[in-house]
Amino acid sequence: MLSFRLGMGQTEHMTTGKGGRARARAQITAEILDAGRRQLATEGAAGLSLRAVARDVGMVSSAVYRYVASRDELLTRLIIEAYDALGATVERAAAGDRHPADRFLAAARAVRAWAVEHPHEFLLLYGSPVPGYAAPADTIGPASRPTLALFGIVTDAHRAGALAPRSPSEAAVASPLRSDLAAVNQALGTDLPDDVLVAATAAWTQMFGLVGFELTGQTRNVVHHHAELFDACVVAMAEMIGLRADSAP
Amino acid sequence: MLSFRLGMGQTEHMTTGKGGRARARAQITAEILDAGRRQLATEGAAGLSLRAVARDVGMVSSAVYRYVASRDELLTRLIIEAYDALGATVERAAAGDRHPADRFLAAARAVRAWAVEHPHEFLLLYGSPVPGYAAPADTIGPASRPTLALFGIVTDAHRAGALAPRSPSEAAVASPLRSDLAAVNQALGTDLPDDVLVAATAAWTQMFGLVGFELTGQTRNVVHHHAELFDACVVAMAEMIGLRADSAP
DNA sequence: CCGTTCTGAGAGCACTGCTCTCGTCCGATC
DNA sequence: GATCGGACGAGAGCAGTGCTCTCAGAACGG
Repeated sequence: MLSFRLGMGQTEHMTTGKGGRARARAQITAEILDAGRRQLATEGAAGLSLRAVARDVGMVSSAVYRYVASRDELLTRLIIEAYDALGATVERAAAGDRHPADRFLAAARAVRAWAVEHPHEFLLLYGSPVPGYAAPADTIGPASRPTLALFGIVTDAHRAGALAPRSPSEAAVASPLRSDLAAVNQALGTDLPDDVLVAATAAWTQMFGLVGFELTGQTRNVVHHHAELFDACVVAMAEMIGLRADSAP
Repeated sequence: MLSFRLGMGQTEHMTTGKGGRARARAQITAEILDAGRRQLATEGAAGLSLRAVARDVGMVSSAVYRYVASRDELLTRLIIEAYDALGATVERAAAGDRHPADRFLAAARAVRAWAVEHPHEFLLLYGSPVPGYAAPADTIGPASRPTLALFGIVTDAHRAGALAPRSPSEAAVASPLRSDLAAVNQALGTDLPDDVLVAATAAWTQMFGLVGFELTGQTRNVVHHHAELFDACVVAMAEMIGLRADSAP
């Protein structure tokens, strides 16, 4: 059976005439990424096998290397896709001209919802890095989308004067940290007070930390109502930032 | 060279007489765990290779299976050791009869210090789970040590009446969550108010989330003074819990 | 002393990422 | 429209992995 099948090729992926090679290439690449995403969802990041992807799209393993330079590159592309997917979700949830506190809660819930729906992808983004893998520079752009969406809400609230004053004792910030916070302000194009930046960072890391704990089962057998706990924590953190649902617009 | 070496054995691991087989077995097991820990520290969790461990201790790979049932079991034993090491560190830092706010900051710093010193082990505990691996029940005991140490400080403060009242708007907690919080109280043997439990949970997850972000490089190129940022966040979270350095003992 | 148990070595299976060669086919160029 | 180069898929192969099985020798307990 495999003895004749002259040469190779069009076992399915036939170009079917026009469109040209480029179109076929794009299509097969998309198939490979799809298969990778599927396998990522079921097996997890470390279980992603290029050979299995090849089997999935009906090719021999070496042929996949025509489209993807290495397993790491495939991983990188999937990571970027995942960052973009999460980023888009959060941005959508954060949009609108509702009260910043509402937007913040909605964005946070979007993070958790996406994570629960795509646990392996979330852990690929925010869990342990894959062993020999170093994220290339292409990822840092998409990687900041979810974060920027969250901090953007705080920025909007600050500009609108809707941030309640924080407890005075949170004021002092160690001086070496101030340069970092200044850099964050510059990246955001704002001038948020130091204590707001610290509180927002705490809220950001709290959110992703709790979701990570939920996904990895750290709270197993103790917490059963994860959504409610998440909401309660996010609301508390939002208040710490100064986002109160009952404050001015 | 390898043609004669009659039979096997004492290529190094010779029992050297008495002590018996059990002693030799314990010693070799310890060597294997040591090698595993070393490899874990350098290669990371997913890169832990049983064959490399075997080479490290001067055995052939199949011989290691006399001492460790599988790679996963080796991983489990290393995980338990890591939880215990971190737990002991945090407990030590949390001990003493200083002000609860001081103890909390010290314990938090201990978490971060240990994590920075043992990044791969920390990520093994709190990062993505290894693909085909499911943590067995043996781990849940040691796994709760660091958490119990942190919550214990809050409990002590509450019993001593040293917890400042929280902002009144944090009060309402969704009813399904109350059962979870009640379970936590029972596990701790206390009756902390709901909002304190929520705040403590937020602080707990914030802490581990930020440390995880630092280790995985999420804050790379933005944050440079990780220790200072960590301190600032922890202090803010402690105040959210009601732990103020200037309150009653 | 002898038989049971324990132990390490070696071969082997199925799998992985990746490289190289080879024959074919497509498509742009002359 | 024929031709030549580049793209492509298949297959073999290398080095590595986890794990199993068999085998012979060593250690132990009776």
